[in-house]
Amino acid sequence: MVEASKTQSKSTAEEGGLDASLRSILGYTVKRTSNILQADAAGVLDRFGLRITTFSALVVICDHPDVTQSQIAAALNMERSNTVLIIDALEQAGLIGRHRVPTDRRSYALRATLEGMKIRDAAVRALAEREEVMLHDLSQEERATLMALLVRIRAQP
Amino acid sequence: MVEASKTQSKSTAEEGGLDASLRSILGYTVKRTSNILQADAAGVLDRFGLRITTFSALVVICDHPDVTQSQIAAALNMERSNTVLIIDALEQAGLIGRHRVPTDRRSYALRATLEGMKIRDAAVRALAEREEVMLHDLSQEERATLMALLVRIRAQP
DNA sequence: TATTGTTATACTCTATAACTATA
DNA sequence: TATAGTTATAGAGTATAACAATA
Repeated sequence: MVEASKTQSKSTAEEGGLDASLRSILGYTVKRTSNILQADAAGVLDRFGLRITTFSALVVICDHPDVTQSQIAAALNMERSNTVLIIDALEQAGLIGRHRVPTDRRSYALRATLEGMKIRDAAVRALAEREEVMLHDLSQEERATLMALLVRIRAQP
Repeated sequence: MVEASKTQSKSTAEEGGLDASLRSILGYTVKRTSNILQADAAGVLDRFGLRITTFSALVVICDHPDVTQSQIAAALNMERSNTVLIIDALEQAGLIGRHRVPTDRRSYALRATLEGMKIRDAAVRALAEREEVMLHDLSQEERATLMALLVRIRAQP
C-alpha cells in the first residue's frame, strides 16, 4: 500500500501517517472504514429525518410486520430498553404504529404505515445510490468478496 | 449473546434473520463486523487497563516520540478537545509523560515511559494473538485481501 | 491573527438495574 | 416464575464553542 516514504520526521508528517502501525491491526482498519461509511450514511438518512438506529428498526418493521420490540432488539443486537426511544421516534414521526396483540397483551405488534414504507423505500434507494459513489473504485466482484469476507468474522469464545 | 432456547418463532425459525435486507448494505455489515472486533479488542485491552482510545494514543506516542496532542487528534481522527482526558489517563497511569517544548511553549511533547513501552508491546502482542483466533477461518491471503479492500474505501465529497 | 491545550457542554449509543403488567 | 415493555441512570465516544497562553 501507500507508504508515504518521506524520511521526514514527525513534525511535518502528513495528516494520516502517524497511525501506520495501528493500521496493520484489522480491527482498527475495519473501524476506520466503518466510521467513514457510518458518517456518510448518517448524512443521507438525515435528509429523511432518520438516524441509523431508527432507519435500521424501520427496515426490520417494514420487512416483518407485527414484529415485537424484543425481536428488533435481538435482530439489531441492542438492548430491549434502548429500542423504546427508537420506536417512540418512529411512531411520533408517523412511520410505524404500535398495535395491541389480543393473544399476548404484554407486547406490541409493530407495523409500518404507508408513509413509513415510502420513507423506507426512498431511504434505501438513497443509501444504495450513495454507496455506489463510496464504492466506485471497487468492482462488483471486489464488493462481493469484501462482503463475503466480512460475514465470515464472528464472535469467538 | 447466547440464545439457548428455541423452536419457536414467528416468521422465521432463525434467530438472526430479521435484518436480512440490512445485511445487503455494506455499511451495515461493516459496522456489525466492526462491533464484533471492537468488543473483542476491548476485552483484551481491559486486562492492561487500557481502552481502545487510550491504547490507540499510546501506540502513536510510542511510535512517534515528541508527538503533540493536536497531531494525535489528527492521526486518530478525533477532536483536539477529546484527546485531553485520554492523554490525562495515560499520564496518570505512568505510561507517558508531557514534556515542555522550549521552541513552542504552547504544546507538549509526549513521550512514552519504559512502562508505557512495555504495556504497549504486551497489548499489541495480545491483540495479535486474539485476532489470530478471530480470523482463524480466513487464510493469510484472504486477510490481506480484506485489508486491501477496506483501505480503498475513502470519504467522498 | 492563528494555534495549542483546555474546560464546559451536549448529544448519541450503549449497558444495567429495577419497575409494571401481563403471561 | 418468567417475559415485554418501560423508566432511570450511567458510561463511553464524539462534537462544538469559548477561553488563556503563546506564537
